[in-house]
Amino acid sequence: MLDLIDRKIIAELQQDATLSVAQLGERVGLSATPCWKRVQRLEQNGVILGRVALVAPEPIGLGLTVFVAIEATDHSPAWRKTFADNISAMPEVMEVHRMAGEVDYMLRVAVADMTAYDLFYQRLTESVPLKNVTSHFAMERIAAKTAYPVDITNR
Amino acid sequence: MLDLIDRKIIAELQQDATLSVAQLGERVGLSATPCWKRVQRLEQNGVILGRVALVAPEPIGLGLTVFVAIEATDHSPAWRKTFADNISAMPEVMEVHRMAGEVDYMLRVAVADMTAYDLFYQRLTESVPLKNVTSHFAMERIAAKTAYPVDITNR
DNA sequence: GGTGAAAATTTCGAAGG
DNA sequence: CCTTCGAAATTTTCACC
Repeated sequence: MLDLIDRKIIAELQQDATLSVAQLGERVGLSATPCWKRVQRLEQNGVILGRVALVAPEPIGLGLTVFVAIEATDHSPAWRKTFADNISAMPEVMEVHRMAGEVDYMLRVAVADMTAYDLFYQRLTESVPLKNVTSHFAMERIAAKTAYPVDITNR
Repeated sequence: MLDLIDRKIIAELQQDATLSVAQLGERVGLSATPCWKRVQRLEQNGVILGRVALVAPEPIGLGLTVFVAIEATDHSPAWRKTFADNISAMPEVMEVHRMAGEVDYMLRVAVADMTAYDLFYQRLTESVPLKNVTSHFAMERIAAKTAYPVDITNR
């Protein structure tokens, strides 16, 4: 499905999406046209989801990251749907995962500061009944990347 | 520092980095040239960090997300440095945060499956002495975005 | 998968309000 | 700080090998 060259293309484009197909082809050992065709296919197959600009959170005033562990009150499909809809609509929520184990949901939230987090927290707890909410505050972002590793070892 | 138009530019480019300056200018109410200058400035000031392709984890065989909560054995700068260096070098680690509270570090890890996670876990626990490691497994990714909200409310 | 080339777009500076 | 103009440089994309 995804051969070595596809993986190389993905690796490059995850690092720099401004590469032209000519430059990209050069790096993966292909001329422009077949390279372009592969990129097209990867986009149409939903492997490449899009190209976006990555922005530093601090300059835009969103330097505080909080991980929020949530336990649900009930475990019905209806509750889950309501929760998912509500939570997804909140702008400060960057990630939502349904978890295995004690914690039912894990969120990653980006806010300006504690005051902003408290406002979020209040909206969160008002929107859906929750059994337990535990907030874990990040002091320092040591590393963060969007590029998945595509080494041959990952097959 | 960042006026309303800059914020609009950031919002657009976080959604779609393939926009030409002409299209971008149209959306934010500017002609191409000043729009281009603003984008240049945002890039030079480190607000825009780069443009990347976003890839779906499943097709490349990295469908399992794990949050790893770590407690450190000691809290010296030397330990932290060693830990940061080691952890940052591991390809499956997507995010590393130093935390406040009980948990000292929170990681987000992307792996193929449980087998791959176990291999990671072993490498992790071998690399640096750790007091406690708790793995939280994601069953379903309900939402994930890279675009920070840049509403006026975020100031 | 590769070549070549036409067509379309984009970048970025000049001139001016 | 913005606008329009414009030309050079790239890039996309296609027909054909």
